[in-house]
Amino acid sequence: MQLDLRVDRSSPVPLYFQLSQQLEAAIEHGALTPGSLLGNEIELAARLGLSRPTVRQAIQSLVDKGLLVRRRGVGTQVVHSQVKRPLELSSLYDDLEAAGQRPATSVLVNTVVPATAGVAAALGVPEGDDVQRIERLRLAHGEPMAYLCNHLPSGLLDLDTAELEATGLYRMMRSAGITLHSARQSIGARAATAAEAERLTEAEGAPLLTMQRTTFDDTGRAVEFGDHIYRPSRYSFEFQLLVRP
Amino acid sequence: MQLDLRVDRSSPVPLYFQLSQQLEAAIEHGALTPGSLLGNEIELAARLGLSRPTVRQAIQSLVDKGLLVRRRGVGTQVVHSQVKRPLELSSLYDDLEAAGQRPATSVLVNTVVPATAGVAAALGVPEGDDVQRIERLRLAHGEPMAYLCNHLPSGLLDLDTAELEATGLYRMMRSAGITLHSARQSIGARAATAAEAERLTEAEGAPLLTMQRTTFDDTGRAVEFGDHIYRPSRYSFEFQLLVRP
DNA sequence: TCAATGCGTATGTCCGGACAATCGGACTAC
DNA sequence: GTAGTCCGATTGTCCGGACATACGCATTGA
Repeated sequence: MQLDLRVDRSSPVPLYFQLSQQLEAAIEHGALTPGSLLGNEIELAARLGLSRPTVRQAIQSLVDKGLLVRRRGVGTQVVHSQVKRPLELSSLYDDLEAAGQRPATSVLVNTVVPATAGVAAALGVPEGDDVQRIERLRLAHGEPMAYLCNHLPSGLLDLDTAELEATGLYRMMRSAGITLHSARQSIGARAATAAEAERLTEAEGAPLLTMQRTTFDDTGRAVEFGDHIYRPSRYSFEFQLLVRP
Repeated sequence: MQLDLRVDRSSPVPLYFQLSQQLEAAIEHGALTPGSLLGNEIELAARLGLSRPTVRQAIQSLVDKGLLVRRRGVGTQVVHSQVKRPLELSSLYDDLEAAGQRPATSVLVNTVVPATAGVAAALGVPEGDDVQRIERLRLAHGEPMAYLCNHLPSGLLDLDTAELEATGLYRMMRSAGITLHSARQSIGARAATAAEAERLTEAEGAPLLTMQRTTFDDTGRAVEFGDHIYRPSRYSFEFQLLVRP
């Protein structure tokens, strides 16, 4: 059966985007089965009344997402694998919500402090400058799951404690008009100190998963530096990697 | 000063690729300073004797890498940040070699075994089928750094022990004509068992960093399943994330 | 039988042009 | 003085076509 693809030329949504979304949806719910050929671009373009570059742009975006594979002389195939989503710059809050965990946050500290050497270096501000410091405890099912310590340049964002508990930090930054661009991340492990153990209801010396992250906006400014620890029995980092061809 | 950009039309290397490489090199060694405008596409195309789509394709590839930011009505800017490389599907061996660590590998086990339930599920083969099992110890500076246990579908690759010690598994797969496409990865932490502790010269109960990974080729076949443990004092996962715009 | 050749097909690269959407600043009107 | 408007600049989208290149398969030849 032929796939029912249509584009709406009166819509402000770009044509290539309309097409790529429809193709992605078709792959998602199985109308396009893994391994099947997509049919050649020329014919597809003719069928939709689009030009070939537009169709190629749509297909290319799905190739970049890892959903399709092109082979010269052969055609474009749906990749069959458990590929769900590539690694994205997401927040713990979003991750949990996507997993249907209904996360709860309790803000322990929300204040302005002078930047220590480490924080200053990460954020690219002079040592001793005012920075916003927040400490949060993330709970899932009433159990502590992670302890999050973040620093932000002062004045970047109005960090209302109540809002911080109701939503995530990243969501607040985005809705404040900050366009996140990239992040440098480091994941490790170490033994819990006595203080950390108590906060997370673990034993002293228990293994902890650690993550440090510096996030940049599209002007290259550091907008956030986070130092997080997770209970490995409750959380692990799951993600998908794509090979850069 | 104007940037010295040139393309060689007699070269088999695509023009857009030549251009993007030159731009990337210019950014790398500072000829294009962060925050500077790149000059508009039309003029750049005219200067190089290229069409605008070609120039756009070159620029787009650098935007995808996170090196440039385009702003409608403004121009294309070099992003100024510590962005070096986005997350790639790389092997521990490559990582270490890039860091100048001269890694050493000792192959502990290289044999064929029937697949356990877990391995079978990860590789998508029937339980009990023959699979290749390799266990390796990775050393840096003479110290054990990681214990790597991998399973591969039987017959996929000729795994010579000597070659395995001289190079990495991924490199062997690539040179065998397998085109890696994506991988699903999970990073966690836990306490060392007595056996693990001994292999890595740690104490029993010491925190360990763990990673499981299933790698797929471009046909969607699982080609490798790895279960690795790292000494957190010697290794952590460092990477860069880009926001999907 | 098996290897080399040729051919059809599909994607890869490239061109030149057109118009739309958005940003930032200058100008104008109140 | 301030807010709104216009305008130039620049990227975003889209078109239609042309030729190159690689893969798979059938045909041909030794």
